Amino acid sequence: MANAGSRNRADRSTGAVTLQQVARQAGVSLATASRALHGAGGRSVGEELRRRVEAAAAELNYVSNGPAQALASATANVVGLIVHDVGDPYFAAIAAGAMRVARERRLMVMISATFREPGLELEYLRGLRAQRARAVVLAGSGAAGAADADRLAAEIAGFQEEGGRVVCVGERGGELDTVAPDNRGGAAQAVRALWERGHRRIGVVAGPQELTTVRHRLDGARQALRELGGELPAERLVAADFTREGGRAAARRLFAQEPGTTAVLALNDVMATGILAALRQDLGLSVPGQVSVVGFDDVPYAADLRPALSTVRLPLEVAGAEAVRLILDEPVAGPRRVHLDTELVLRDSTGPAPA
Amino acid sequence: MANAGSRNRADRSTGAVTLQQVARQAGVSLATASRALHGAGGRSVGEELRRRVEAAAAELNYVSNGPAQALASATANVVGLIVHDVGDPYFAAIAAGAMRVARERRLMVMISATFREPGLELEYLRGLRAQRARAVVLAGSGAAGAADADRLAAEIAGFQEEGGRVVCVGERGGELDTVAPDNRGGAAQAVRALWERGHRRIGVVAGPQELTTVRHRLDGARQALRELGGELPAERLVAADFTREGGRAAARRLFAQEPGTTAVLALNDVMATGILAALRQDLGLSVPGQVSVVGFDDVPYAADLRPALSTVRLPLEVAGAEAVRLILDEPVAGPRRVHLDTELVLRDSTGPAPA
DNA sequence: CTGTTAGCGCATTCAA
DNA sequence: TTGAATGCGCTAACAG
Repeated sequence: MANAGSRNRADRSTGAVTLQQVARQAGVSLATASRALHGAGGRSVGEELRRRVEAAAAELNYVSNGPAQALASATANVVGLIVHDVGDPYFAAIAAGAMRVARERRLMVMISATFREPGLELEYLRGLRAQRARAVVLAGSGAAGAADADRLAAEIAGFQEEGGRVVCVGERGGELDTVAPDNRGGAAQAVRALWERGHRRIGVVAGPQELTTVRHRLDGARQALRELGGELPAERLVAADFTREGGRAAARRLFAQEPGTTAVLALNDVMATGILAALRQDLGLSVPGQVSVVGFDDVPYAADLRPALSTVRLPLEVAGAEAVRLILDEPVAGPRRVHLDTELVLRDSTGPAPA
Repeated sequence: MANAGSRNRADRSTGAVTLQQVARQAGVSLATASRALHGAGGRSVGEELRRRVEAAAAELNYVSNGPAQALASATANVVGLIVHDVGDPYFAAIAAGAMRVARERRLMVMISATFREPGLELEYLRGLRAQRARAVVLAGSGAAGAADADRLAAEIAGFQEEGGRVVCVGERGGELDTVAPDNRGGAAQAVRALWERGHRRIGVVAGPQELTTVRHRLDGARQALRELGGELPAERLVAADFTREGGRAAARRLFAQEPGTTAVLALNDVMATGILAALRQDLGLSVPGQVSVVGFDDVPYAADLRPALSTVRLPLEVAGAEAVRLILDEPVAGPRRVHLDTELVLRDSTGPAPA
């Protein structure tokens, strides 16, 4: 048989067809087969040979060996995406955008979910680095003052030194490429809209205050309030988990502390969903009759809630897509930033302040 | 300098620390370093040397090279997950479950989204195969009669021959390990609940009929209806995209054709969301006063819709988790199946049939 | 344009 | 237990 002689004692192969076999079948050298199949756009293999190689590959059902390519070329066609939770519509939208662009560029996407455990971000970045991912998108916002912030920064630096690219969605410290939604501006818009409708006692339901996303949204709300001559006393600011249940609990707390509150700004839609539930089921307050609610993000089902949720729309899908574009473009000196504008979408959950 | 002599002319290295360097620093051989750091549970390196290696690795900030490991050992610590759309809560939940278990087993997850393009499933499976993924979860249900069903089957077979594992969430043809939600039973439950409440003209809004998930749910509904002495005439069955807008359009069509319909079973919650919107905004029909609606899946926001959506709950997170467990366990002879029970959750969108 | 050759970094034999 | 040697499958020089 012609194909004898390859399987010798220490055969650790999986039986997969190799490029070598394709080359042999096509009657060309290994190098030519490699160029024909994976060669850069620039032609460098004759029509005839290329055809023969392609035919051989098809016939043998050749599947390239990614790890081997990655090892030889010192770069893999993989990008990483680290999120807090894929089940959260915020991250799901970012992931969808990122995957869309990845597909255009023929890249595979590795997704890791930290489930909001801070240490895991570090661990996953290491994993992605070990996989020799081309680039990593840090989709969850950073946590200021986190114990391991330094180690994370070191890990990022190490990854970059090895040629890896990193981009954040949302602000982080450091000199990183960033896709930055206008969190401050969005929150300010929401507050102004409420103010214009006569609301003066506006409560804010925030997520974990370490998150820079939360900080910026809070900052924006605070500053807008200040400019309007209002204020945000500590009793009208409640923080909880960035979840539906977190929002629900926060709303109960808020109205226990400050029953006179006439409007609530939730720092994301998932919390807003819980707030609406609390208002309706736990507190018996009508929206927008007695209380107005504004959320943040404009998740896909925001308009389907009861009542339809007013919110600050963020182009999340675009954010994910832009993030991947940024890290695939040629690097430039200094960090780049893509700003994303927000849009206030008024629906049924906001109305004039009660008399 | 001690570390001279390695960087010669064709240096394609990325500058990353290699295991070789760690070994040198620890004063041991490459093999020992490898065993110390990645060696199987069985001890085989002396305490002292192991300590030295670990210290050296930490000091040099060694990050293992995944592709190299994969190449040498012919298997990567990667599992693939192919979904239709991460933005769809159905798939997001499955993905979350899968990632949870992957984390427990220290595996990286590559997610691919086909965006419902049938050909892409094939392409991504190839990509995962090229990456030498240990296993692949096919989360989107198969499309019966798809043009490339054969090619997909061949691709799966090829992957398995190379040692890859494949599992489906939802039924597919073939002899594959499967995590199978009780789609038929769930649909039947829903129909019976409607029937008991006096509904006799029950419409069904289905997704693309090629999907086996759709077929099974439809089957279940049909059979339950038959057993109850009812029927599902063609005019009361409307198919559309498995999206909110698909559901909305379908509802308009359904009520144009069959204005007497008193209840609608939507074959997933996302469509049900669109149906509720159509009923409220386009058709001016009250729910559950004039029309009852039941969805399928119990997505996280189902209870927050207006009105709160009755639905057939599917343990999607568990499905994703079980799928990964299945393919990580030792293979057994013949395909395995994990059955998942459904639970009918009655909320506000269902009521007695109007008189 | 094509072939020859030398590693990429690591796991794993085999011998000691 | 440890070390020396081999090769996983491929890309990228380099030479023709």
